[in-house]
Amino acid sequence: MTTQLHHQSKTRLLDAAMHVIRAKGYVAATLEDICHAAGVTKGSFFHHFKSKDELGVAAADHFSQGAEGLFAAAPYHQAADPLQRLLGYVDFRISLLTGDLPEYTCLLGTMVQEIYATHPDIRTACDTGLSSHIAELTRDIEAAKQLYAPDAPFSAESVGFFMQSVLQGAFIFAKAKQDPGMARKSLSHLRSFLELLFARHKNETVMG
Amino acid sequence: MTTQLHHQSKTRLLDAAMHVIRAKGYVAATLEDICHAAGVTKGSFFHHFKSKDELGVAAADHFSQGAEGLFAAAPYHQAADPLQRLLGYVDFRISLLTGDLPEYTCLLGTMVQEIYATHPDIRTACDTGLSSHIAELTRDIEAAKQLYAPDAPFSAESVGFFMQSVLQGAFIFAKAKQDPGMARKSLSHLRSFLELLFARHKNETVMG
DNA sequence: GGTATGATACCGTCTGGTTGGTATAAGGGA
DNA sequence: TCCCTTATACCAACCAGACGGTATCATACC
Repeated sequence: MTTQLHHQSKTRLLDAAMHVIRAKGYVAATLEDICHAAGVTKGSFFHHFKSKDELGVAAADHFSQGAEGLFAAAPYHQAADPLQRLLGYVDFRISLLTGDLPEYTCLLGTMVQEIYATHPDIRTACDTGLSSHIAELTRDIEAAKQLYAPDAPFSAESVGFFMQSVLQGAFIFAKAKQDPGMARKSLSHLRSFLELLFARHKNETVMG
Repeated sequence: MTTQLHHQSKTRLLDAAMHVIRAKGYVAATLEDICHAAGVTKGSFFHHFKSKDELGVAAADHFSQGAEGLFAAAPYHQAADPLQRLLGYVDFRISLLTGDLPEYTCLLGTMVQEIYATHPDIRTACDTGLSSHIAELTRDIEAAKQLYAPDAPFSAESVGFFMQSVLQGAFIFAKAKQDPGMARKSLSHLRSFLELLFARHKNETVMG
């Protein structure tokens, strides 16, 4: 109980950091902003974190864990066919594009773009989170490849990175246009790409 | 002569801003950083620009114009077939992924992701620049569609946004990994996507 | 009473922006 | 040709405010 109450304010700070940083960027996000959003004072903040940078790293980890849980519980995992799971993943991500931008945007992509050269530790944390998500995704891609295009020249991992690139880029245009409409269409093209990619090689193996 | 020499420092400031902002982000990029990189004093800066935000808008426009010139002069325009021009565009963009990150990265994507909610005027400038580049690209996509997939359900514009999403996302991973290797592979997948997209519908129209 | 947690008040530094001034060149009148 | 005025370009020094971070004190639970 106490422990929960104690840890509660640390969690609140992490959640607030996630939201504020996604809205204003890492540098512009003031500790006061974050503390205010968390309903906590700065003294409490420095009890839990040594510095703003440490918060940045912790927020990246926190976001990664949250994402891991979210996707692990998502319904698309049910599908038996790995390609269907992949397409289900894309559909699921399309379905997430609702609400305000800071709610569905990726903290890791946002932060790493801003601080990649100035905050090496945060950059590493973002890279780790992104890579582990891609690694998870790559398992299904690899399975789909074994099934439908075992001899295709591409690597499953590179498809995983491609998928995440589309996602990250889609977020950028959602921000630029302040509307997720185009992002949805981009993800829809991504879905087509996956269908084409595996269908092509499926036919190739069948035909030749 | 005099005019050129005078205006030179404004151009130097814009070039410096482009580079420094791409390296450190807009907020972290200090006026002193930019002035130092331009070899100009802060007093001179405020002679040419009313505020840092005005510089941000001007830098976005400056970058857009530079990009327009770069792509207008690129060799891929020579191709007669619009699909070949598109593939040439992708190849050209792959070939640009050399040198340090702040040299080949997109200023507009970098800035808009950071300031989309806090600096409306810069956001608009970024949106304008990105959209006009996509509009240019969309002409070739539309031509290729007319030629190879006139009845396909997708819009040429949405393919343009998809292409730019892949690019912007690829930059993010180049930054996260501090290596453009994966970005190249992503663009290579994008190239395959375009081939598949138009080949599919080409076959469809031929066959049925 | 001791330990984990939170609140208050404050400090040094840095940043965008201001001020007041100098140098150079162009025009204009005699 | 010379001087005077004006506009443009540039510069050094400074300022007020905000920021990350610290020191210190209060509270609550065991």
